[in-house]
Amino acid sequence: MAGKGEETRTRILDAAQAMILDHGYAGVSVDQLISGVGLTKGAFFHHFKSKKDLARTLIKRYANDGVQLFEENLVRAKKLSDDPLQQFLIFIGLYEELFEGLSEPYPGCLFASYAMEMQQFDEEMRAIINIEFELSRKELSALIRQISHRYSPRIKLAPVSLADGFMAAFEGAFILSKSLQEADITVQQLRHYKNYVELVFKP
Amino acid sequence: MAGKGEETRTRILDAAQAMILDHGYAGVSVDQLISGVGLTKGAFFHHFKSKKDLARTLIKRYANDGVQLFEENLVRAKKLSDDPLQQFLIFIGLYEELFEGLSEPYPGCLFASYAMEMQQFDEEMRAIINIEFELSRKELSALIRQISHRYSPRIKLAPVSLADGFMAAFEGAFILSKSLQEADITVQQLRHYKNYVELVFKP
DNA sequence: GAAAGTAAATACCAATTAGTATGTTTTAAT
DNA sequence: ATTAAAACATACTAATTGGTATTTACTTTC
Repeated sequence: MAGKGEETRTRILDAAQAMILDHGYAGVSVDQLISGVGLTKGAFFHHFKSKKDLARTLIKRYANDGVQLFEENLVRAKKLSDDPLQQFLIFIGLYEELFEGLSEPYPGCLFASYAMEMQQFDEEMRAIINIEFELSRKELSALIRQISHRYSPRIKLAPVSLADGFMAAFEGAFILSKSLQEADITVQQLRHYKNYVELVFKP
Repeated sequence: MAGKGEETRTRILDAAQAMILDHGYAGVSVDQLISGVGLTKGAFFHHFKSKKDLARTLIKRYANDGVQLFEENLVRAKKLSDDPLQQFLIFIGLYEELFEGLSEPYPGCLFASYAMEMQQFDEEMRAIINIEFELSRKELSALIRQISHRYSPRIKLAPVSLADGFMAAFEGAFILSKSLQEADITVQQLRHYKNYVELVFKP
């Protein structure tokens, strides 16, 4: 089977993602997109009923991948140690690994791209984007509560806001990385986040 | 004097900034903009020779304001203490103050908006955006070196990357704030950054 | 108050926009 | 081999895009 159509659909999505990360959603026209993929209007509107439909499909795929990676890394981290603090540190480390060898292109995040044009989208869309943010918040704050229970934190802090710091580190680093054109900013900021967690809790 | 024309020019810039923060640069058409300000095409193109000219003027103004605030806060912080660590902590605290009472609208950053559509702009534009990032990097890493000299840091770190963390904290928090629609994320992440600096250096 | 600029409005333009209607080809199942 | 549907192409449209040319009003200066 393999679905010949399914493959072109994926090609469109891949191209769209790359182009949107560079120009933003409104900055990419359907014509530009299809000429980038080497297709025609007929093909595009056969696969997606509108440009917004493409946007929705794209962010769903992106969110799914993100959530899956998150859960995989969390499971791996929890298997690699019994100690919740170590689990957290390993978890962050796994993400560091992913960005370690990276040079160009400077990483970007579709969530951020969409967020910068949020008014163009509806509530359903924002809900999709928030899935990973909320998952991260939920899972990591739970882990942080476990850590706080075993080790007494050096400072008073809200687990939720410390959990948010994880995603914030990514998003912030991505923007600096894109603007300054330095690929290693992301790893560095992740490392700082890991240091912070360690300093807060390590006895 | 006051320059009647200068006032409308400012009104255009203000409206453009607000709209771009919500829809992105490519997401705001000149027509939408002028109808938002209550003007006509003639007026707009009298003040700006093109849409890109508006974008350039706008980001210059934004960067200037940002740089000025940065330098003011740094001078204030340095006057309020002799100790470089305290100076840094106060400096961060001054920014916290600014975002403390803030509710809606969720804060945004024009740098981030532009960065998400970077390919639409030229080198000159990226250079303007980078002015504040580079200033922050330069000034804060110098301060961090002073701190490292007086207090021995608990962990080994590159001053530049710790300095970058300041701007990254803002940008990251802004994105989460916009997407999750929670206004206080920015202050919280700034506080974490301050905690981190303190934990790294406090004896 | 005439001259000269500045500020703004009106009316237009060619190009591009997302989207449609109608084809043609390719694939898969019978 | 026939047929039906899926995949893609061609040709179009109405609306919107950024931008221009021209005209009108308002200030300022002399």
